[in-house]
Amino acid sequence: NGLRHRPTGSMDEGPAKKSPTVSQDLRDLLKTERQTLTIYDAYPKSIFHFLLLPRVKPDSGLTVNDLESLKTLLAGDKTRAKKVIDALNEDARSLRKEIEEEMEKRYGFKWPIWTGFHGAPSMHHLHLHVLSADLCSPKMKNKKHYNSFHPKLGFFLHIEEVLSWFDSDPSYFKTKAALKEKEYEALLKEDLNCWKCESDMKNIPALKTHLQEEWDKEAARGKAKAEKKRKLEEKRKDTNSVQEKAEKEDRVGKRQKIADTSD
DNA sequence: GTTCTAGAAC
DNA sequence: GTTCTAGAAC
Repeated sequence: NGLRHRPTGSMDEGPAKKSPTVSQDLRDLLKTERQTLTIYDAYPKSIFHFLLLPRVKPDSGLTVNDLESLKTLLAGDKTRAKKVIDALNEDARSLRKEIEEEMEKRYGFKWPIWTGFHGAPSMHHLHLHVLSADLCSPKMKNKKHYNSFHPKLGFFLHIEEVLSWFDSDPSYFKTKAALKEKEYEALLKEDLNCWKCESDMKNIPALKTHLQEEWDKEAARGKAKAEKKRKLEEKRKDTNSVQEKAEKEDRVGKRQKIADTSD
């Protein structure tokens, strides 16, 4: 489907290793190896946009069919489903950490990151989106693209919300787990409104201009905050060195006093 | 997902 | 007349 591999590790690693034929060694390896695969979204809808996919583990009891989507996963064994989502959640946590480092490096500040599933996904095989909270990207081209990531519309299901279904009463879980495609698809047709300030947008070009302005404001705030922190740090260092100097002089003074009185 | 395009909206 | 959307075809 045109997605580029992003093997686990640094952000600039090369292609994944070729799998050898299935041997006992590989089976053993797969038991201990991490449960998920992280890739770049081929059509990023934010400045940072990754996908996390659960690996099909021979010993997990889950088949490629169970892992087709959130819907198919939740239709099966609840305990196994929870394990898969927990594993994705855990790896999303470390991925967010990496993204934050990259935000600091490239932009000098960091901003929120969303983690969630689509209510009615188009790509086969369960995938968790991890994307920066900006929705600024040249690949963001139409209403469907935008609404599918709007954090308050309901199509984008934050992972914490999905996890909360497991702790709710079984009838509620069942209702949510049904993930009715028709209902989710209807959300994609909703009117455009800014996810940040909630103002209505007349069309996609207007929305994109507005999102860019929101992002520019966020960047200005972020950089100002980082600058303030840097200055405070500098001041603290200065105070420390002045204090150290004073203490040093004080010690010299005391020594002098001792020397004077010892005569 | 993209490109093409008819016709709606302005 | 131009801009924009949305559905079909790929």
